[in-house]
Amino acid sequence: MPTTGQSGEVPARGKRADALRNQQALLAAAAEVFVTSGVDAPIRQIAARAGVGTGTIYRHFPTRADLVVGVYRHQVEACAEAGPELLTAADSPFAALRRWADLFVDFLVTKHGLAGALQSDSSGFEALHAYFLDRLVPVCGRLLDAAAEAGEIDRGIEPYELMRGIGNLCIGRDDDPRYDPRRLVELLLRGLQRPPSP
Amino acid sequence: MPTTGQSGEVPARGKRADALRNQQALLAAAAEVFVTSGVDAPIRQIAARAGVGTGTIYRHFPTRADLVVGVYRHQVEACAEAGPELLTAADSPFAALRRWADLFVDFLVTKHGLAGALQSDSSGFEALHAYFLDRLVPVCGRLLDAAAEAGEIDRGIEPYELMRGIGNLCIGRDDDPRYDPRRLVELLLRGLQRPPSP
DNA sequence: TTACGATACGGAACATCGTTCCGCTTAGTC
DNA sequence: GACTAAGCGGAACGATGTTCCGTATCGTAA
Repeated sequence: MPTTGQSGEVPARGKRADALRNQQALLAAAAEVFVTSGVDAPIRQIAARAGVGTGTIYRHFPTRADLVVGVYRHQVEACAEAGPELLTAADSPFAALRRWADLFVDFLVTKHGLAGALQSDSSGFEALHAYFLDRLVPVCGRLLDAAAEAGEIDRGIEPYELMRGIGNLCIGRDDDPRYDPRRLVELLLRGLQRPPSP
Repeated sequence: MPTTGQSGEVPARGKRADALRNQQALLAAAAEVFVTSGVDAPIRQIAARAGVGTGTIYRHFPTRADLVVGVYRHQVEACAEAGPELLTAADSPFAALRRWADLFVDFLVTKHGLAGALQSDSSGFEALHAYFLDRLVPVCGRLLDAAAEAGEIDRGIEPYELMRGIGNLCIGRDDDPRYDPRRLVELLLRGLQRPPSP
């Protein structure tokens, strides 16, 4: 149930065979290019790698966000589904929240520029922001609720704010040993914890 | 003692009068344009507002960072100097750290796109990153040291990492009531606190 | 005051990138 | 095999960063 109803990777009955082929080729090409050049890679570069013209890329993915969502949808879904699973598997709701945050951070830091694009106000990226939040905020909310009910945290933050905070902490070059988003997210979550014995 | 020796706003003996006039005009124009269009504003727009050609802006400020540093140097200096002052004025080192972080956040959130530019890896912004960190990391380090010595925090983070974390949390449109960087920075710092009675 | 050399200026020109548009190609069908 | 509409490619346009050089201006010395 993406915000933008179009494109994605659903076969979409009624399309021509070459159209489907190109759509898949574009997703594959984009995935490859994103690894080396980041999600801001020039449109032409992706089109060239897929062996199509620039017009074709716009027909299948009208905005950059559509393409990025198409490439990472599986992983976002997996992350969303991991929330409830962790809640039952982990030692405590708060432990589940921490492990879920780790999962999300691991996802973001391995995608050059994705975290930055999520907050970017440049044209074409708002839908990306929206998709990630629509999908993940409810999951985060359930984890927070559970941890609050268990008395592990104070309910001093909304899921939306926490998600954006975690996302923001993941921005930046990922090869700087002096900056590890994981440590900061851990700190953020620790700040959420209720002091054990008031 | 700027990282880049050139430009800035030091009179720079030996320059021609019109050169100095243009340099000041550019700083003033940039300050105005940054308010409305952010630090990513088109070069031409700044040049036009200053009444100069595009070549002139590059002569005085070879990179975007030089211009941004020139515009905000006063405020960065003020922030850096506020660190030691707060340390003597506040109730405790940790309280000083919190107030100092507030100061820094207030500075960042009122400058459209500045926080984002600080982490950007686009060409021309690395020097900006460097200037802010060179100037503020030592100040932050002294505050952290004092708080650690007073037993208020665990020394689980390096000043560099904390500065970048705070900066990152300030990224994003500043008119979204659902996202307040101050709340998240507060959380981050709380996560640093040593549990009062071990 | 004027003439001269160095300094600085302006904006045209080039490259890159996002985006649109339209003539041509091709898949699917009868 | 021919027809139609869906789809394709890439030229073309506008915005932007950046460079370059002919020209204007400043400071100075006669």
